[in-house]
Amino acid sequence: MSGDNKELFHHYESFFDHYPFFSQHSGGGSGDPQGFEAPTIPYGGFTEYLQSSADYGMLSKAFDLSFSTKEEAFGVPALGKEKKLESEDAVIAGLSTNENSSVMAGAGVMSVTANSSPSSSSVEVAGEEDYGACEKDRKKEEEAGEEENGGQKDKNTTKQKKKGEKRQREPRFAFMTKSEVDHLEDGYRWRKYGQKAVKNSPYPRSYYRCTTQKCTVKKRVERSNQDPSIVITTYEGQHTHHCPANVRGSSHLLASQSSAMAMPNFRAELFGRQLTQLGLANPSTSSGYGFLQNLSSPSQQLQIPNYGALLQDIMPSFVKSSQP
DNA sequence: CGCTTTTGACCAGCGC
DNA sequence: GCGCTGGTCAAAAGCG
Repeated sequence: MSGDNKELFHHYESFFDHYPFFSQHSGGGSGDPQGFEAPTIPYGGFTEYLQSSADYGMLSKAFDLSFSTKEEAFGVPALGKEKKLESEDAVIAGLSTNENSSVMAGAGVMSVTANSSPSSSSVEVAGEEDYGACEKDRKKEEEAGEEENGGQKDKNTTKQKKKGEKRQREPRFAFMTKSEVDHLEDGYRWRKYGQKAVKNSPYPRSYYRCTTQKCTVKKRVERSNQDPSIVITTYEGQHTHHCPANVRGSSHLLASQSSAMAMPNFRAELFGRQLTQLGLANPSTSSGYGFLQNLSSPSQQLQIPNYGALLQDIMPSFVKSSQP
């Protein structure tokens, strides 16, 4: 996997080239052969910048992937018959050293199309033009059909709508997480709506949907065939609401994590270790953690001390700017 | 009782 | 056209 790590690293380099605020030490510290320094993320963390950037195409270039497949990007071999990484997909790989819980790490590659333009509700707009609209229309129709037919859903109608429109997906973001639990708590509430066996893998893939009304975000959770301790979570879509961390079932989460979160630079350490595992950072030097220290600075702290916050740090774009 | 999970069926897309 | 696979639906079961 070391070779793959290098791959990831190279893409990081590429990213730094395009985004100077992610400064990169030319020489690096002793013991920091790869020369990473704390990136100067303007605000809101890594992807907030990405989200706010006016040029996602540029980002796409920055992360112009040589990975031809998700497996390659992850550094894990075939997980079923996944084909090419779609252009709008983003892959963020991470590994947690936590024993039984879920931590995400930000390290990896991204490729986002202009569909994900940073203008408000950008992804939603993109979605409304294609797959998102298709699904929304279906839902509306179904709801209308329920009213009209007394709960009887007209399958044919919805299917006809689907025909002729090539189904397109919203941008997807994948995380690799080392965890014993499959479904990682990220602060949002999810309802499982399906599970499928994955080809060439003894581990099934689970499908979840955000339970919040009108939020169409979905996620897939599967275990790596090669390393069962690694959970691959793929998010699709953009949350249209705040992270409901205070909802039922979150209190225990907060409690269970409070000790860890109380640690200074908790996330920095985690991320640092994760990056280290990925060969992206060197824990023996401060610069190795530099990338993460920024994330754990007070101004970067999010209001919700859980993994949802982590997710939002990594991908704040999941939380729409315009809140109800 | 309301919500979530399970699970078999169904459909669309793709490759051969 | 056919078979395979990923993704989704929806009824039933489970749970608090």
